[in-house]
Amino acid sequence: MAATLPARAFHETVAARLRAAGQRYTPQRRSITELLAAGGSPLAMPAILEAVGGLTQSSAYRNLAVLEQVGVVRRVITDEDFAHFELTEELTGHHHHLVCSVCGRVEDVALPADLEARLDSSLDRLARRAGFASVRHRLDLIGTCRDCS
Amino acid sequence: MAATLPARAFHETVAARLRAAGQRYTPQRRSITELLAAGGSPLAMPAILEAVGGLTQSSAYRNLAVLEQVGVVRRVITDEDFAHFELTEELTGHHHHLVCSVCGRVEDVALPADLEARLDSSLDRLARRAGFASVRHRLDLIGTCRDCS
DNA sequence: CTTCCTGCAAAAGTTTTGCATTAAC
DNA sequence: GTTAATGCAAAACTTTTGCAGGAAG
Repeated sequence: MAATLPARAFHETVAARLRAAGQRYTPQRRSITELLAAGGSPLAMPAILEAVGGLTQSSAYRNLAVLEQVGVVRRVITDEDFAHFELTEELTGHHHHLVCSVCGRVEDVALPADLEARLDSSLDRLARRAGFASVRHRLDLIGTCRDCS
Repeated sequence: MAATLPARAFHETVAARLRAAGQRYTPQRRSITELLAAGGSPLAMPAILEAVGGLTQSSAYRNLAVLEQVGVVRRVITDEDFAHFELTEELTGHHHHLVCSVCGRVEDVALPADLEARLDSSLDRLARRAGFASVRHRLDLIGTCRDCS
């Protein structure tokens, strides 16, 4: 699930969001967003550090925090040692994750539109009944991938 | 979503699972499972330590690890500082979580049976097409709870 | 009497923060 | 020239582990 936007519009969007927060679109940040867009699945910190040459750990965390604040990056919750990061759904479109419980591999996957719509409205009704408002959902599939089974 | 089993059968089940692994159902472990059963939603470490008097942090983590290994407890993945723990679905039944993005409060919630069934079969088909086998799902609803909106 | 459990303290590991320097606007 | 970004090192934080003493079967 790479960026649904062409590269040019993608970078302009990111730059605009950063500018609006008084932040800059530095080369490091550009490398990070490009990497996340290219990967197509959440990346862990070691992979990010390895892929972006000359990137310090502290700078990586700081840049990802900034990108998260402006709605470009999302921290993905996993049960592994390192946090994973991906572009927000505003940039990539709504999707879910296929997680291999053996090797930890994560793949993006989209639901058929009709199922997604039905699920969404059902969940909205359910949540409202429980007193929760403006609900989004996070759906992960956990199984064993081709290589691990 | 407290235990669906009566207290007696519940404790016998837990004891049997521990025994089968050569482990004991000590008072501390009993307090922990009772607490998790009573709460009805995932609990974080500080809450567990506070609720179970005389429980050390290291013992808490160790006991929860043992209970996890024998399939009684599940570590819940969140984006908060401390890990959360709940009873496994084998003991409580399949359910999902309503998470308040403001205060972090977590509530258990079940989907209507027909939707759950439809979702499950759709996801199974989807996963198989992607080369994933024996898939379970994790569905969380994120919104703002009554008190925070 | 052997095996497991507990508490204390220290270690491990990821993530965050302080501070001086460098780069961007 | 003012404000933000970077790198290095040290700190903070949750979780894990070692070890000695105590409890359970």
